[in-house]
Amino acid sequence: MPTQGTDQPLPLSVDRTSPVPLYFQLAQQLEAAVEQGRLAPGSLLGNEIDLASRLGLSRPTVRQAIQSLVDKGLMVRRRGVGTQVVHSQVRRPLELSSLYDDLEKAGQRPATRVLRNSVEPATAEVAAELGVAEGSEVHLVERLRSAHGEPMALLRNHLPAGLLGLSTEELESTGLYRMMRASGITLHSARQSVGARAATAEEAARLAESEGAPLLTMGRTTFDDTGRAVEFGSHVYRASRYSFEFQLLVRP
Amino acid sequence: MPTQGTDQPLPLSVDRTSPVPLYFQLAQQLEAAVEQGRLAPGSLLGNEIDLASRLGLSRPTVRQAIQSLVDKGLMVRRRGVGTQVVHSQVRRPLELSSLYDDLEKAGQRPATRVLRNSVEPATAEVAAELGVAEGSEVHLVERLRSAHGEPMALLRNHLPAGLLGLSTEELESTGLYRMMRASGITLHSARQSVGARAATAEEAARLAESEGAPLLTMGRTTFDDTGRAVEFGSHVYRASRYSFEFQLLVRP
DNA sequence: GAGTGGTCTAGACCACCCT
DNA sequence: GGGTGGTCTAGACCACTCA
Repeated sequence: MPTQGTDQPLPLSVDRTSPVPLYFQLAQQLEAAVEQGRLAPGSLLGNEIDLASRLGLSRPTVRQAIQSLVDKGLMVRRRGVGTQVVHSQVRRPLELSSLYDDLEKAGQRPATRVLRNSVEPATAEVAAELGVAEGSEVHLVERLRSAHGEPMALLRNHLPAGLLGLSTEELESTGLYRMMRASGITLHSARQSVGARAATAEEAARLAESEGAPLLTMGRTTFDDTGRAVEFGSHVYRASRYSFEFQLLVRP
Repeated sequence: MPTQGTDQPLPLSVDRTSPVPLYFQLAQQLEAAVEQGRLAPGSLLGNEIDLASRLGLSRPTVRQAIQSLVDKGLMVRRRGVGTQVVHSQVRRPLELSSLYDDLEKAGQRPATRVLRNSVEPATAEVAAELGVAEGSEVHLVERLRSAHGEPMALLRNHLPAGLLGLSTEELESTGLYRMMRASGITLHSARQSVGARAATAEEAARLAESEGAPLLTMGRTTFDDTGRAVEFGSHVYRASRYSFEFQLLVRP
């Protein structure tokens, strides 16, 4: 039988004067309790009706809080049983992350050298991916991303012309996604393809690998919340120095 | 201004005698309307209160239906504006899929040859991944997966002993995930790592590649809904014949 | 100011699980 | 049969957007 939390009823409370939604306050407190181990993995949360009356909330509000944690993979509901804290490691269910942010989070100091920053006519492939006319003008940005002075990846991005100001200075000091978000673009979804291939002589030279060395490839088309394609990237990473790590949840 | 759907108010209805939840019926109909183009990308859905009264439902029920579509990335809500159908391609936000299912869905006929199906003492790495004691018994399964007679991947899986019956016949006729689901295991989440490396001589021979050819590698630990690790896989794919494709949504 | 989604309430009945 | 989550109702007020 799973442990109950009844030993110490877990100090929960909500502040009705706060602008933060009540369900969100509760969800935050529960998540913090899980992270700090005050809600043990496998333990039952206690039924929703009691929880609601204890907090002076309605049951739908409590359900909304719990549901958000279930969606994160942090808890599991079982009809007739109760809501349990999931055992073990669940972190992020995969974000639309940028290499820049990944490196920075890992404590590595990302550096970027812009190899090319120009406007070109769209090739057939780029036009199809971005949903613009073939031959229309698109931005082309090529960057070499390094960490600790070691080259990590060659990044090649196409963007619709005029979507965004793309100064070389800014491109060298931050990531592309940050620039897009900062200029008011709401990222919504992306189609990604991850594969591998052997390095060409030119790629090998840029990345300090040998010709034929295995490279990790990633193609990505990113859409904003109106469904417009805002970026098409074709990137290659040194397989010896980089891999994609992610957590994913089974859709219920 | 976005198109309104008022030209043809979209035939929606719910069946209260059905065991299918009302919100789910509505969500299905809306999703079908989007897929069939009867709800144009970018069009507004019409406000929730009208929709509810038109269907004889309460607003929370209608909201629940719409919310499920927002979670799928099919629609976007804007306060003060309305709910819009997202433009363009959004399919699945990445499932915990198996190579077997992927190949079958793509119309390729997957075939499996079991190279090894044994019980072994857990190495330190396997023990750590599966959360069992080092040296305790674990299943080891090695398979060669082909499509159209061409080898595609070498699959190496470790499973806790006694979790599941693993007959070689069954392993050759279906996928591992199907076998797990069929025996009552509820998959919940997985940690994955995708990289690349050069093929060893042995791998090259098995996969009809040359030694040193680039291979796509995938490591995965899968957990059930109690948080128990149910599988640890170390797989290599021919980069010339396989890549990972997926769609992902930005968490709001 | 009118219209929209965001949040919240106080109930209700049902389906499922366990013993 | 007792307890749980799953679904549903008919309202309410607020925050935001846009004209």
